[in-house]
Amino acid sequence: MKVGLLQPSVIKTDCSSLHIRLRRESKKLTGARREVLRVLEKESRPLTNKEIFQLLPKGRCDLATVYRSVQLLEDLGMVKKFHMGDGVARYAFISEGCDAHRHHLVCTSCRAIVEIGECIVRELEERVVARSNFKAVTHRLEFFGVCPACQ
Amino acid sequence: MKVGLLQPSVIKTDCSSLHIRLRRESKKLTGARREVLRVLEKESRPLTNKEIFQLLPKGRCDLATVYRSVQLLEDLGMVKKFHMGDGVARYAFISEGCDAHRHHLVCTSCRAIVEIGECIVRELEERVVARSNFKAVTHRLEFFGVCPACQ
DNA sequence: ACATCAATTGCGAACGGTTTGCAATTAGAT
DNA sequence: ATCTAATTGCAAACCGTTCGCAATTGATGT
Repeated sequence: MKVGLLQPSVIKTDCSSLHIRLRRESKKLTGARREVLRVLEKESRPLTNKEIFQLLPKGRCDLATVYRSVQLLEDLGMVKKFHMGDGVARYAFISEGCDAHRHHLVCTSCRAIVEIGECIVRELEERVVARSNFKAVTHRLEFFGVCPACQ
Repeated sequence: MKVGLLQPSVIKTDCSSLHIRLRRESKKLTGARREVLRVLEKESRPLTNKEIFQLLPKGRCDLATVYRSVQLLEDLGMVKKFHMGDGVARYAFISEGCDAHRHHLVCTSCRAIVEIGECIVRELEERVVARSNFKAVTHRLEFFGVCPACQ
């Protein structure tokens, strides 16, 4: 009593990589996962689940499935999650071999996002580790401002 | 048909300052606002609305009122809001004249929070401003790890 | 190709944090 | 003490996210 809403994609994205990683954990390469990855790959800025949902071809696969797919892609390390302070999670594709550790400059007005190349926080991070006795320390750094177009 | 749940506080916190700022916008100094501020003043770590709610004397004033009070205190610049990546807003008191700009180290296991003294990101921030043409640039930096107790 | 079975999806309901509408209440000015 | 606008309590609405379950589908072995 269910209708398949997703057609197999003709465009071959990074599916080989995705497929391999999925198989490694005995998970399946489904239409939903392929399409979600494609959408994220195409957009440079981090997207919310709802945005991904709306950008999916043919309107939709279920929103819940988008949540699940994105979560999985994050676990696989192919997508990175961002919290930009408005309480909504956003996800961005991580290109192959590219360092996942990135920081962004977000326009508080239009939500435009600029990527910031370098990360100089590692040095501070080491100091933090040394002083705190915490393990597995990471950090999250985002910049906010008003972009030229919005000023 | 309503019961006053908050008694006037005997302890005088920063109420004078609060009172002045409130009057400036023709707002009232109420028991709820005083008590919420007191709770935040007493705790060093950022608290969620629910935590504030539970720490209030005599059990409670309405949770919705905590939300509204905290929001107001933030607008007045007496309290700062934090997003630590778990989708729950936290608030911390900003002591008079003290720099509101703080970073934290959060235990991903028990959510314990340690404040980090210095901020070396300003230098990077300046570089970001210079290169991006953004205005009013700020940043948010939080560290995550596993605290000694949780290891 | 086809059967088989575990993994996945759709759907709707549940959930947790946050906001809101409204009548009752209260702080602060007169 | 009176009056009025601001505030509160309460319950319902909201919104992003998660979950349970029956129906469906991808991968594997034949």
